Amino acid sequence: MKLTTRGRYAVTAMLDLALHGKDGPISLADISSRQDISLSYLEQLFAKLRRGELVSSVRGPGGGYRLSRSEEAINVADIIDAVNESTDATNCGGKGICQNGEMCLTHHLWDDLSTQIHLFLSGISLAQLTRKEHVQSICERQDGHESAANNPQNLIETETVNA
Amino acid sequence: MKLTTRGRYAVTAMLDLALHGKDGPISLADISSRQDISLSYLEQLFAKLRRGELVSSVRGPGGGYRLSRSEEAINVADIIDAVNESTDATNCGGKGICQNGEMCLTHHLWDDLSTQIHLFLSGISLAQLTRKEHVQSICERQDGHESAANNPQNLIETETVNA
DNA sequence: TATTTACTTGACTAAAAGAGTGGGTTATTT
DNA sequence: AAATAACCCACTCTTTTAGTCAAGTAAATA
Ligand code: FES
Ligand code: FES
Repeated sequence: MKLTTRGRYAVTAMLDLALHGKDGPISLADISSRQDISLSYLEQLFAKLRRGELVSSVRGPGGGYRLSRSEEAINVADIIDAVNESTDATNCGGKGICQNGEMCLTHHLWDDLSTQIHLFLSGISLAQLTRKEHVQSICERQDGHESAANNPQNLIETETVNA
Repeated sequence: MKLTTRGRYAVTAMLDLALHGKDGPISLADISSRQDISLSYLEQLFAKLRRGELVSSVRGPGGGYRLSRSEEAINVADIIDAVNESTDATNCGGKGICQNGEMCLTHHLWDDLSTQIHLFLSGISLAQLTRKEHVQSICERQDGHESAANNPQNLIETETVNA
């Protein structure tokens, strides 16, 4: 499998949407400033998320994106699949053909691993994430900074790291 | 996390070693022909595996590699760690600093995922893999081909692909 | 209807990582 | 000494990522 910044950004952005989108659509510019993700990059990601029918868009002033289903009905695996095109850990794409068209020694292992990862990620919904207390506290911190994102006063995270 | 051909090759090669290394060291040339992995590439991988103390080497004619511990004492996570340097799924290397030195919204999620993957992979030993019946049957097939690896008669994999 | 706001699309690029190659050196056996 | 196999190093080629840019489209408001 490949889990890269793309998938991580996508989940982060979707979670931001779940947290802030209670009343009305959220613009990508807002997400960009809160989550420190390049606006143009977000546009790319949301194009895929929209194709995957995870979000819907509202154009015009005051527009933005909203979740196209309830928070409960969107899980992390959905999001990663939408932007990444697979959480597959095999080399052969699950077909069992990576050694001259025949199955390699370790195919089943990677296949099992893929299943595990998918089970884990598909068992976590956006709703569950929003309920976690550490998510809520980080969310509050980000709402505080908002456009004061460049403020250096909050860079004292040493105790958090050494926990 | 990153799971690439490198990690997959390493596990495959180690499994080959476990399957064939009962009496005496196995040369990389043997593994190369059985598993269709470039010899030079195997050398790179085994340099790392040796540094990770998973295999020990015997030089000279009749030499090769053997497992440096019992099959039971080597698990898949060990192997991947040795060649890959981490099964970490976070962006921040587990430090919680990927948003301007502060923790991003989804840090805990990736951290949990890393733990899951590591638990799964470290629960599977080489010994367990060698006992699986599909591994044994693939192993026999490969022993059959052996140096007849270039034989074109086995390239008829169309039906397998279109399954 | 003109303007604003914001989403849409696609091409493009720099940098990194991955996969694989090649040449030469050292140790060991026969 | 000759053959064998590990060891080491540096290098290339390709793919993927992450991110940018610019031109365009649609909707809402004044
Ligand atoms: S990973 Fe599926 S055949 Fe090798
Ligand atoms: S992944 Fe650890 S802080 Fe973002």
